[in-house]
Amino acid sequence: MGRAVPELPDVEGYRRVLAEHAVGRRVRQVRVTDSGVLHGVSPAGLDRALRDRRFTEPARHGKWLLAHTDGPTLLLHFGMTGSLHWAEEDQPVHRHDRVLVRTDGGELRYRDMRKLQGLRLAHTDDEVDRVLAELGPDAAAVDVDEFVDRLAARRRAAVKAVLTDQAVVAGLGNLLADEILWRAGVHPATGTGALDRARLGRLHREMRAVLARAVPAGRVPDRPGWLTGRRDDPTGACPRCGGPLARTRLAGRTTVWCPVCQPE
DNA sequence: GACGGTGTTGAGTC
DNA sequence: TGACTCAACACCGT
Repeated sequence: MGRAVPELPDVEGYRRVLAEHAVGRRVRQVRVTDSGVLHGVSPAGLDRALRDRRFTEPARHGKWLLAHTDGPTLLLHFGMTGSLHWAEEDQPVHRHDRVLVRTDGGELRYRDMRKLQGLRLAHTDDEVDRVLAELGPDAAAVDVDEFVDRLAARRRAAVKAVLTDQAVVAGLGNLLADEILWRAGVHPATGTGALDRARLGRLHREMRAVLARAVPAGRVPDRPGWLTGRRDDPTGACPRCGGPLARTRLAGRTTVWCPVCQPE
């Protein structure tokens, strides 16, 4: 665990860490071992804001985790390498544990090797909204009509780039986008304008299906029959047709697809 | 020891 | 408008 790049299902898993362990607990102390992960707040300010506050039901939007309390809200983003762990205080601290939130019954640990994103603090609902302002609807919640409308509005762009654009729908990363496109039989470089409503609807259906399986697992599973898991094998074969997979760089990311199942 | 690859996000350029 | 590069960062394999 903690290996995969965090996408919506992973962050949902971290939300469950909060929901199962932190809700109802009172913050005793916040320790920051690397202030490079804090944005807009100092280590002392974070401790001051959260100390004696009680965690309430957490939420998630896209790849953002919202750790609500009976005071301010801590917003966490996991970048490429972040994770969230619940530990007993005497458990050894990992070298990449950057923020430790000690409560009256265990410790919440924000771990991140590369500090590409990090933590923000919001004192009001308005401040929370401001952080999330540029995001589209959550990928696990958006209905088919809105999904189709939002993709269709970006008709000239490659569908892979649109799916991973957090302003269109929030939560999909590189692995999920490739998995969804592969399942839907859509070539990743296709302009969304070239996709009719039926194809866009198919993308929505596959997105929901992939998320329905990945969210309970807390990750994009690399089980047989999924594209994920074959993608790191240079001689990987398509789980559907057995043919060789293709790989290229699209929108700045490694993109894997099947030339047979996903024709141009 | 240097370098390229890894992929999220935002800034900047064409 | 979209495609592109770079920079942030740390680690790994070559």
